[in-house]
Amino acid sequence: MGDFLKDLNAEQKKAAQHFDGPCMVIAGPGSGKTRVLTYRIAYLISKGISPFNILALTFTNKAAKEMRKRIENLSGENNSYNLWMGTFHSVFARILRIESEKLNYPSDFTIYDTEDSKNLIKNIVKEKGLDKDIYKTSVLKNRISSLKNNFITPDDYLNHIELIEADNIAKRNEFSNVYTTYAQRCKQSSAMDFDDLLLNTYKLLNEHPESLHKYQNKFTYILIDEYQDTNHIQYLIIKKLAALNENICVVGDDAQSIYSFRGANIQNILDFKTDYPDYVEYKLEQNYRSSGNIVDAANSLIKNNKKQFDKTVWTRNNKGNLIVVCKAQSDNHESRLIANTVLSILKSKKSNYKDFAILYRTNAQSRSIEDAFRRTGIPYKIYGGLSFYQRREVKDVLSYFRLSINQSDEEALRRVINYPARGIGSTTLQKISIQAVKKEVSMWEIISNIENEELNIHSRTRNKLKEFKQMIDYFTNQSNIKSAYNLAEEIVKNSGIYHQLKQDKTPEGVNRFENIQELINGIKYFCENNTEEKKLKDFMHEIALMTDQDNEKDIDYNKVTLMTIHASKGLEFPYVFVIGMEENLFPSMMSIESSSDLEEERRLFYVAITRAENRLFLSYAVNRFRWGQYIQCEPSRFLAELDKNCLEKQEPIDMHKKQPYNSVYRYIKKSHSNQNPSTHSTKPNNNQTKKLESYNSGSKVQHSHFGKGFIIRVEGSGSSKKAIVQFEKVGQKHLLLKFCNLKIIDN
DNA sequence: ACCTCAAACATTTTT
DNA sequence: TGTTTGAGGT
Repeated sequence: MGDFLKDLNAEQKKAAQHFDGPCMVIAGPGSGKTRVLTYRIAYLISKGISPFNILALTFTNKAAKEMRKRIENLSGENNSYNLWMGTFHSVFARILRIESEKLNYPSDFTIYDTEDSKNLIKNIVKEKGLDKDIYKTSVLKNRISSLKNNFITPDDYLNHIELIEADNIAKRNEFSNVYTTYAQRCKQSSAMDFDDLLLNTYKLLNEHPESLHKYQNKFTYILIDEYQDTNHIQYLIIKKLAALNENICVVGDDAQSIYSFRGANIQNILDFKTDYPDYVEYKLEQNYRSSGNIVDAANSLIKNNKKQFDKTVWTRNNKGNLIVVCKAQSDNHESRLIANTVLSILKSKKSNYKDFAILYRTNAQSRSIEDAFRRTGIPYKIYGGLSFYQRREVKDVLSYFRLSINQSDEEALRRVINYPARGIGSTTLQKISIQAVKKEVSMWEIISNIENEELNIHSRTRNKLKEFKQMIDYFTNQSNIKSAYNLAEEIVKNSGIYHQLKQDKTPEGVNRFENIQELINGIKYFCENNTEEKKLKDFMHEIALMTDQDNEKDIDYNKVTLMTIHASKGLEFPYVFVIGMEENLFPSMMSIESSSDLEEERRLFYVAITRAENRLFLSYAVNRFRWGQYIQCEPSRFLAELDKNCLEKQEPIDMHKKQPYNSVYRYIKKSHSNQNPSTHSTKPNNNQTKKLESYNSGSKVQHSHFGKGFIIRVEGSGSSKKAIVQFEKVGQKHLLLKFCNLKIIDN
């Protein structure tokens, strides 16, 4: 017991063995921060602390999942399941579902995503007859979000003169009205947006002492990863929860704070020191991840920031290769160079696609890389952008699910009431909406009582509304009886979506149809992989806060990773390319006026650099295609800030020099879009089918949940291929190979 | 109520 | 450039 700590260095060990009382771990990039957190939890468990009493808040659900697995291995016990571990949002959503009635919500409240919130704001602005150019949806959304993250409710807003003045100057005199209405409408829809999950948790702890005591006594040990990226409301929640035992451990790095636009506040680190004056501080400064040149370059960059804590990151690793800075003629040229570099490294060194990451400032930059990779046959996966659950057709189906579970969900209602078209148009919807506002009830209530409403709606339309209500009511009834899979299938068929999509033979339509099938298969997998029967609401709870990163598929294992720098936080790769190193792009145009914004961009670049283990490539283009035309670009100021001794300037070798690259690009792009109009990383490809072929009956396999077993037989083909597996501990299971993490141990 | 086409708009980062 | 929105026709 406890000797697993031998894997740690002296500093790490000290931090991991911290037992009681508050502590702060300041940890540079690659210093084994997550490792310390993991070992500390395992250590606590080994000292007899029950996993039930440990709360660990991580930045992504994926990080939580991996940590849980490692803790299980370390402590050798199978009780890590009882740890409360996940993102702030997912952990608090779980608490809120348990305590929902205290806050007057049903436990099956909907979680509105950004799109839902924006649609709601758009509707409110329209209803109130406000100028949509002044009351811009995205601006309002951000403003409301930042208010909530600072625990300023619509009522509190009226007490902040400076806020009101700021809105008056921006000619948004009605902002308070919009904010109030937004909050009311969310409540009326039994919905919480992302920020409400935090806000309402704080309200719960603040206004309900019995709940506060319950969770204070439950979570006797609290650990928080990436503390530098917590915001004010998260700080308030943590402070409340930790007040009784003060066994709070935060881990972070001020130099990697990159989420201030989301309300993250370095002040939280400073406040920690005053809130818990007897805290113990640990510093992890040795970098185990990156080569010497990379560490040196990162240090030389971050030196340019005025505001930062005293810390020296160093490494014993070899100097390694110099960092390559590469100039390209255009964004497409840049992408081709990167594709060629990836291929040449693969040829000369022992490496895999998964060892490469392409990092960029904005999501839009992925497109030209994608084109170059598709052309050269480099397999890749994209994180961020539109997640699977946000794709239009998927969200349409999910909206039926949502409405069936929570009939008040107005955004879901608006989405599906006339999809597929059933003769309930915008005029009717408008009338219902106005009536709902007038009577201060939900739109669903108006529809439920449509025959008694004095509305100028044609009787034929009234009947359509009645039919629609009957259908949803039926689904709602079934949702308590049927399993998630059975009901999901029934909803897709009965609602007419199945029929509608099947008729569409265009490539896009076929793709949409496949996505719905993938969704249904996912639900099936969800049902089959749980011991107790799962209802549709369980599935919806599970996916509400999931990102693409959280349910990475086995198929995507060996691919080059494309992601924004923000999304790359906490990850590492042997080969890293940071692209678009240009003024106005990185640093972003929006940030160059304010020094604090600029410092955040610099920290962002610091994060990007320190993702690299062996080699780092930085590139910029002289011309970039933006807003429909080529724009001349200057190299980023950050390049000049890097220590020259770490850099190697490389003149580009263009493999297509003899051809004008524009025309080559256009030609390729056209021919490609004809063949393959829309590729999503989850779409099956040859690579995957090959992989699925390798599952045979008799193979010994390992599953992440069920442990070891062997394949009894294999059924189906292509992407619906499944294996019937006899597991040692949990018996027989039917697993869809496309989805499950089934590793072959022995063939 | 629904479909079609042209004008307008867009690019910061995310749970 | 690609997507979304709204006006106008059916």
